[in-house]
Amino acid sequence: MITIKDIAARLQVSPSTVGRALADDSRISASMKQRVLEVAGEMGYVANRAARMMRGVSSNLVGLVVPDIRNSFFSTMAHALSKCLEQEGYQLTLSETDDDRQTELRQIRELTSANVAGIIIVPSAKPHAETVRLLGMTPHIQLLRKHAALGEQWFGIDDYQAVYQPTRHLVELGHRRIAYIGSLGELPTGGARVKGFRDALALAGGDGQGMEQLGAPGSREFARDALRGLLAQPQPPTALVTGSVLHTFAVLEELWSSGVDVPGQLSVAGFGDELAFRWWGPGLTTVALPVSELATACGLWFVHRMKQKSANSAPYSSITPPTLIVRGSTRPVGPAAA
Amino acid sequence: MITIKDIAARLQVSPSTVGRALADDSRISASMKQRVLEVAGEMGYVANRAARMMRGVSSNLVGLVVPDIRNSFFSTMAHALSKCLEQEGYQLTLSETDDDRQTELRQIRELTSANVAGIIIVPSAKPHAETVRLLGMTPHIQLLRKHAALGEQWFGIDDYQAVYQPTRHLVELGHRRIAYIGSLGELPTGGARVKGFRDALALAGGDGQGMEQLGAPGSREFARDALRGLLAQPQPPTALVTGSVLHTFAVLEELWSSGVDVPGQLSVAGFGDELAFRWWGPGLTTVALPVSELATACGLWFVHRMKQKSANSAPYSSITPPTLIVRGSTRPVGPAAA
DNA sequence: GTGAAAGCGCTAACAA
DNA sequence: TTGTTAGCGCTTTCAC
Repeated sequence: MITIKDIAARLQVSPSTVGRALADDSRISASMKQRVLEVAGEMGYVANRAARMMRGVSSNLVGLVVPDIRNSFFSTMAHALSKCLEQEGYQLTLSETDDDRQTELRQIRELTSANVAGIIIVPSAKPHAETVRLLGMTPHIQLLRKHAALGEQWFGIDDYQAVYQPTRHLVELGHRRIAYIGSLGELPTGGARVKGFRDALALAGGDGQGMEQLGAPGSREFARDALRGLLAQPQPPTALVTGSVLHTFAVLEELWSSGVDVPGQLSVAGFGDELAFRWWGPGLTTVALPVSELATACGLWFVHRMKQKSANSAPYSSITPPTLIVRGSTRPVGPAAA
Repeated sequence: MITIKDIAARLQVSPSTVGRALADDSRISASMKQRVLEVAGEMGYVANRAARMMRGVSSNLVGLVVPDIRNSFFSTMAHALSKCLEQEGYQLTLSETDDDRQTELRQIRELTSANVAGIIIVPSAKPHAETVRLLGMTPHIQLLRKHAALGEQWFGIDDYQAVYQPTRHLVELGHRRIAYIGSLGELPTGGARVKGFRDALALAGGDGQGMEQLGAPGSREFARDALRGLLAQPQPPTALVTGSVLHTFAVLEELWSSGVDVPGQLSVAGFGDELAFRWWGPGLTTVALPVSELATACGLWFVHRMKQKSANSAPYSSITPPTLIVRGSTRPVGPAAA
């Protein structure tokens, strides 16, 4: 392994001169820089990252912290970010939290100890105080979900609209008993989505009857059980809105396997725009969310922020709006169901 | 940032004692280890990787190199590996190649210069010579795809069976004009799959007529075009087998949007076991591949290999068999199509 | 402009 | 069983 000492010896100068020349320090003469660069190239010098990092310089690692990479939301983001950061010489590391605050803390600890240049995180519902502290010491950006405690740089979708739009669509179709299966309100996104649901339902006036089923964001089981419970009621809902991709998948699976007639018996509006939603039953009415674009914007911003060395954590939020896609799974409330 | 010195000071012992206790050195008394661990946890101590690496210990980074993380095959693997490696204190880094050998080389360069502990790679069709050389210097395991040049440690599925089984299934249903849409033979997996197709088709004797359409593994466009071409023929196939997840998705999409009658007009057998395959049209007959299990096995093996410090690159291959799942998209060849 | 020297946090030889 | 000490390769004062 060639070190700056080797180069220094070869050039009969001190190691610090070489180090400075390599760092393009303004105090070093152009000719010296020239010679150093030449010899370095010739000897096949490669900077020792570990040593550099020990001196406080952060690595080229960027930590991506998500609940579960198998969720297409997050793998799409990972892809977009990877593309974006790679161009600038950053390496993406992957950490999964399972939406568990302890796991999240462990991961953040790992990342900070690895001296990452920054962290892009989809935070859990209630990050640990220690997590907050550690993130405070590292440049970081929140993705999708936002916690005030974790700073003011955030890239997300308009969660409110993402549920408001499909719900309003159903209300306009005449539905009054509308169910919502989604994430708990303790998640900031969960809260906004529930609010979107309620506000849209309020458009129906006094007739509107919301049936909310809120559970863990990653739990398919919860969604299936919630759906069964709803359908078993004496006055089951005539329409259903889901508030997360995983819940949508679970609901589609359950509806499919239990043979519920959609939209005859139940109108359904999903969340996210998976390819398969198109061919599910009559085609699923759903909200498309520009996840890839969002992640790219986040990556660009991150790079931009890293370039200006000064600790920049100026508040910045980007909210991307969703798009309602109407397919066959929603239709006007029928006389039978009315 | 808490260092071993802080712990040492708190415990009134020397830093080396703490270091040794943390490293579970046999010379340290159990009670001391106990106390150190306790205080370390309490103070939120996190080892400084950079410092450790400088002492020659390789990093705790493991590079995962895949074509595209959005492919559920690969995100499933990333998840399983992450879980597996995290327990042993490893951090997974993500690199995408787009199945391009130049990109692959760049990524491998990055990883080796970052001193990764090892690399788990789904190699591209024809890795660059430099890639081969660099991988030779780093512990690595091939996943899914296998190149002789990249060593003898490999975890994969039985590609041959994965296509042989569905094809035989179709032959047994009486189909004779069977098409195959899959990856090019230049990929080792692609070759085995094509062979599986041909061998199964041979069971039909002289009547069997294979129609092979081979293209880039990641190209949806190719698969759609290939399907259109097949259906436009004067004597279109009565059955279709796909040889990769992405091609399967593309085919399902195309069949769905062009309104082809499955299985009336065409029997279809897919590749992989996506949740959505169940509810596509009449339910897709497909081969389930134990991707998660495969990745876990690979992760365990990696950890095992790392533990025994000696450079161990003894050949090891693990081949996991697929399972055919018969649903509604395949049926005996009808009189109209015969 | 350049050199000398002091560490960064950790591990590992050498002492005790 | 534990303490002392010397670096790993680099950056960064402080001298000159």
